[in-house]
Amino acid sequence: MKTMHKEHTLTKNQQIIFDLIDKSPEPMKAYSILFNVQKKGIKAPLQVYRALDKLVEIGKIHKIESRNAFIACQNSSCQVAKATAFSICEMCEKVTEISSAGLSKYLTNFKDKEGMKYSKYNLEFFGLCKKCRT
Amino acid sequence: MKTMHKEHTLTKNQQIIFDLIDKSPEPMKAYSILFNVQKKGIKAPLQVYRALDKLVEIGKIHKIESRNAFIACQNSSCQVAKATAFSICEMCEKVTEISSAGLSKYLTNFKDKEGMKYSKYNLEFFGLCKKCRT
DNA sequence: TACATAGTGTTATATTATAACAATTTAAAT
DNA sequence: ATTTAAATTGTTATAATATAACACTATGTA
Ligand SMILES: [Zn+2]
Ligand SMILES: [Zn+2]
Ligand SMILES: [Zn+2]
Ligand SMILES: [Zn+2]
Repeated sequence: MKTMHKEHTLTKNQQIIFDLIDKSPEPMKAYSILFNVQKKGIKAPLQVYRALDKLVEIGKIHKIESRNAFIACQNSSCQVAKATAFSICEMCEKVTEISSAGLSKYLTNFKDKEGMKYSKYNLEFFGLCKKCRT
Repeated sequence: MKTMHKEHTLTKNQQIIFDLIDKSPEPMKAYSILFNVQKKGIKAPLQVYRALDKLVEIGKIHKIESRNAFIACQNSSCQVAKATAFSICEMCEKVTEISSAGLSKYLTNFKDKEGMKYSKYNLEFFGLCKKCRT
């Protein structure tokens, strides 16, 4: 018996906004998204934020908290939408989702001083990307 | 020869705002800080944000990015103000700064797929605190 | 069909953060 | 002590990010 994975059929607004973010080479901000989808009939911030909330919830996109911006998940098969890690270039703002079994294993197994474990986390690394180091 | 640590004498506004955050049992938001220091003559958001920026820069406080809130550094001797880790209770919003030599060592030594290391990072763990687990 | 759930459209508003500019304080450097 | 540069302050205005409230519509399912 196969483990089923709930398929989330995106609604019209969700699909429009996901497509935009997914084809963007960089994280997009909510009002930039709004501007870009107005021609498709999405006119108000709330329509954007609602779609973003849902897309984040189902793991299709992630929020880069330090930038208030949204990026498509780069691990299409990622089961752990709630355990995310990114590298962020402080020069050019390039953001890359880190997919490291070792890292996620380490963090998932990490115990704090009271022995508490956390399956949900967000990690943002900062530095200079390859290009910007020159 | 002792390694000297630059002493940052706080200015009046910085001290007022640091004291407030430092005695708060929970992270404080900028406009809540503003409200609380108005009686001391700090009347405008910019005055608060400027002090916050400086306090973050020198490591006296940290920003909890997922909450847009500020907390006093709980590692007074922390040399690595730019390498932070927190646990956040999703029920009661209690935030604790994690001070783990193992964790910081692991993250500082972590290499991404291109062999890149990052000395600066921010990690936020989410879960239920001891109290909220009951 | 009837019901519940999720999504939509809309207006208004709340919250978080910065721009721009003049004045003042502070800490060197001469 | 005087000059100078850097940092900080005070102030007004505005930008950027995000949510509340409400009426309505689509969708799945019992
Ligand atoms: Zn992902
Ligand atoms: Zn770069
Ligand atoms: Zn700290
Ligand atoms: Zn709690």
